Amino acid sequence: MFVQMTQALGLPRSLGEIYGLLYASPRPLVFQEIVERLQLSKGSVSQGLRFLRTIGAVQPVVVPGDRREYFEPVVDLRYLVGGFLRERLTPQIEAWGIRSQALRVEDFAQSWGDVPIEAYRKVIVERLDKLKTWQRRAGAVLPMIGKLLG
Amino acid sequence: MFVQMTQALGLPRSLGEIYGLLYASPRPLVFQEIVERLQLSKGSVSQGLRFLRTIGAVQPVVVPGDRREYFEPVVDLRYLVGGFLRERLTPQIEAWGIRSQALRVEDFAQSWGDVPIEAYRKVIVERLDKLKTWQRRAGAVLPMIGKLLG
DNA sequence: CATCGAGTTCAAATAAAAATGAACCGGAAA
DNA sequence: TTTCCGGTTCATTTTTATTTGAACTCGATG
Repeated sequence: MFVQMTQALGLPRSLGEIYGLLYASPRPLVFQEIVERLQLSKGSVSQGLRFLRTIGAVQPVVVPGDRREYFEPVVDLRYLVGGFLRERLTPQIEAWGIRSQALRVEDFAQSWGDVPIEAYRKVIVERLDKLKTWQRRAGAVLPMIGKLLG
Repeated sequence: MFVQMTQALGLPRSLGEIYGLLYASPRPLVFQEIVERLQLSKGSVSQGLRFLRTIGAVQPVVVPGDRREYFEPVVDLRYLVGGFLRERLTPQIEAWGIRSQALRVEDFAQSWGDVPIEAYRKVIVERLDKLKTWQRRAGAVLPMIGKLLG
């Protein structure tokens, strides 16, 4: 199930495998155990855990007297989704904002055959505005999604 | 910008190119013009347009006396996002619901070393419940996102 | 201070996804 | 009825993304 979800979100399947394993485990797992149970390379698990940590899907757990790192899943949906949006979508939206502000009508001077330049200019102005509106709304709505799930 | 967005959503770049071209065009475009301007194969454009139509990102326009199909972008963000969620995420969420209902505690009998079976059973029951909760909430929230953008 | 264990990095190999293009379909025009 | 046009399908090729694994870092341990 978690693998399918990562696929739907355009993420590598190993992320789904790792998260799923932790989700089904009654106790935190160490790096090495994840490698063995999933038959993945150390590299994949290392990178996978790093990503899962940055989006807040997985938490390190310290076990006193053991220098290995333990991991457990974060099972708070709000937090999880929030992390994903924050890491993957919000940066995009922001980059969008910057780029759309920078676009000028003059940049769109290419030929569209029979369409007179003034008519084209009008369409472009409208669409650029729309783009900025989108960016604003998306920026406002994304943070709300997490709260709706809470 | 549209290409970047499709990448962030895990969709092929050609979708972004096609949508972006239509977005920058002051008039509807025919299939052939899309192929030429983007230097894509007919196959790619055909499939790309099909997908864009199913999520409602693009609309066919009929021009009387011309048997070719014309396309224009749907610039209503609400509709666009709604289509994407409906086509890509909602089916996943539903499949999830079905699978999580079918899961039984007994399916999780494998060994976790020192963890006593009763303790494990307890964790699994909790987590399966959580999964069902997630599924319900996601089902409730997804349709609202479109409205928030409206 | 050499060695070991735990984990990271990154170039190379592999697997997966997307694009291509040739064969095809169906309707309109010749 | 045959040809042509506009478009679709799908096996193959190409591109891109992911995984691997060997070399490495870093701190603890003998």
